[in-house]
Amino acid sequence: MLDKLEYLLALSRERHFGHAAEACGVTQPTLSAGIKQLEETLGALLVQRGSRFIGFTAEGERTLDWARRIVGDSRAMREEISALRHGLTGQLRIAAIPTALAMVAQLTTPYRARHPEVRFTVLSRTSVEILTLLENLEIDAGVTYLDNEPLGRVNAVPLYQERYQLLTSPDAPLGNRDRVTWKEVSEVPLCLLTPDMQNRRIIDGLLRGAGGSAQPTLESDSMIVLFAHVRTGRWASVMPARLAETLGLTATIRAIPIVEPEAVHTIGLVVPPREPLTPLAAALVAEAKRLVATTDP
Amino acid sequence: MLDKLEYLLALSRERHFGHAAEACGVTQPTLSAGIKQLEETLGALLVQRGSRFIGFTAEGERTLDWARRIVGDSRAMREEISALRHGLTGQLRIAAIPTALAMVAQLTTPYRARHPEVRFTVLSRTSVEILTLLENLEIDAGVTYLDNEPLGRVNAVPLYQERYQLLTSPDAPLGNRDRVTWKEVSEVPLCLLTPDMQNRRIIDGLLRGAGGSAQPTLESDSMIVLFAHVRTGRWASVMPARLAETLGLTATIRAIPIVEPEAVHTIGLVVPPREPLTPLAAALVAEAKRLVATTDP
DNA sequence: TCAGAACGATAGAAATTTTCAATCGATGGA
DNA sequence: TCCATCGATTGAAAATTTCTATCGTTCTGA
Repeated sequence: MLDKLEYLLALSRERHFGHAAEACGVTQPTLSAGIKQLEETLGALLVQRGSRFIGFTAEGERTLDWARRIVGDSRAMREEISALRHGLTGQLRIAAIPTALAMVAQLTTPYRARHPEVRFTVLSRTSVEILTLLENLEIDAGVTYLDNEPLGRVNAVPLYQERYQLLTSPDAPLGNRDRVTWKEVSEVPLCLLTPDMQNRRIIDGLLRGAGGSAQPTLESDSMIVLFAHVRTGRWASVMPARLAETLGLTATIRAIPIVEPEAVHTIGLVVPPREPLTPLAAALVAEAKRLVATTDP
Repeated sequence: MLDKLEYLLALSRERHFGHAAEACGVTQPTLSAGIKQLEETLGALLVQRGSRFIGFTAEGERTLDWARRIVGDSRAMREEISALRHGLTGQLRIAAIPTALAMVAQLTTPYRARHPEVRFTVLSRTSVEILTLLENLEIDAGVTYLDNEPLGRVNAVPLYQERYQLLTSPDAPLGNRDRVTWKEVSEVPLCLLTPDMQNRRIIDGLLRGAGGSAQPTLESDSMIVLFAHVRTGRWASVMPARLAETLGLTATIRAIPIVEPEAVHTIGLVVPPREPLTPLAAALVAEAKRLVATTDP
């Protein structure tokens, strides 16, 4: 029965019987039969059948909610019992928005010192994707914006405040300034994240609010790409202050605070709203709290 | 896997492999193998093995916690999906302390009017047993004391206040009084519940507090037995006021309030601390809230 | 309009798992 | 010491699950 619920979860992720089957490591007929059996035991159609996958019925959506919960709990059980005997082991899957990727190391490093047997997977994802992945039990935790856009059902631990700086060469226009306004930034050609990223939407909003508009010369979904360009001294970008520090400022780049308004957004750790958490996730939350306790005051 | 967790729950109830197997409708080797398989997948011993069942290991106890939760959720899922299509159906299992048994009708009657397809099982149990049954998913709800003794992990809805009266013949000593004290009651031979009942312990406490002690001429675990004796006009008892009213006072019995102190205990509906509840249990909670809303103000 | 591809359902054979009856070994009480 | 009880073990039978192969629909694009 538990495996059938896993099938249902896979189907909701993939929206395709064949792909879901592959994700579960079974053949498509097996998954089809599993779903059908689930429908029979529950006495209700769960999937809208057409010539292909259409969607779930109302009963299917409710069952999905339960499946997430039950499957999540059964994994947490396995993890917890294993942790009782062998300490924390296994895979901890984290997804972070690109601007927060660098700070993940500040969580994983002390985590690993405490629990050397844990292996990490860190994915770069948009804030929207992170919430979906969390819902579907595909990651254990995320690092994303806590304010701004709707967050959905998660538990959150604030980590730090994101403030924005113009990264540019000292020789470029504005390069000699101590601070610049968003209005001024809006007139510079920038390297920015793609518009599906929340950071980009935030910056777009700030630029529009200053009466300008974003004119990105270059877009990417990778901060490395943006930073590499800025580092040549021939491009400019807007980045969170912490990120710029982490990546390392050189003689070719200056980081200039952007004011009017001095925008601030909160980044935090998000975990499923399950109680209790899996031991792996709980340890990450503990690490996050430790981190803010040592840096904040 | 889910069925193995059911085996584990049965084993914790029965504390006996053979009985647990019978309760699950399988043979003893099947249950033994199921438990063993659970131990293998979790990688830990769950049951302390001697020549017979001894108890659970620490890992076993944690697994039991999870099993209760997971099995409970999977039942709730089935129930909820069934309710979406056919309305509320199935069995609602309630246990109540003897002094509250009569009031259960005030919950089940409006419940049945609303959901005619639901069948009820109402058991008479001690307050301690009710909590165990709730824990082990053997009942859906209980009616018991909310104050006084430790309640454990449950959600509670207060139903009413229990106040105590002396039930006795008008001809008996104290039979002509408008009120009596606990001190006075302590000198009368009484019909009382057995000492495993919390109501009895409460009354014992009140009598001791008044400097007396209980001298029951007759003990029973059934209120019907007590009431039948009182009704002959030749015995006396102490009962909650509501119960006495429900059972019906006749010319042969007077119900006399007992004061000094005027003791009050809260009776309430208790359900598992699961969120969300099963639809059957949720409907009972709704009924309970409706009941107090119409009687209290 | 039609060929081809994609999708999910179905059928039947094969493999795996589950279950049970029978029995064993150990333990504890009479 | 004997006997009853308990849980583990074994091997055969039964049930189930899974897979391969294939079918019928429904789109897509020429």
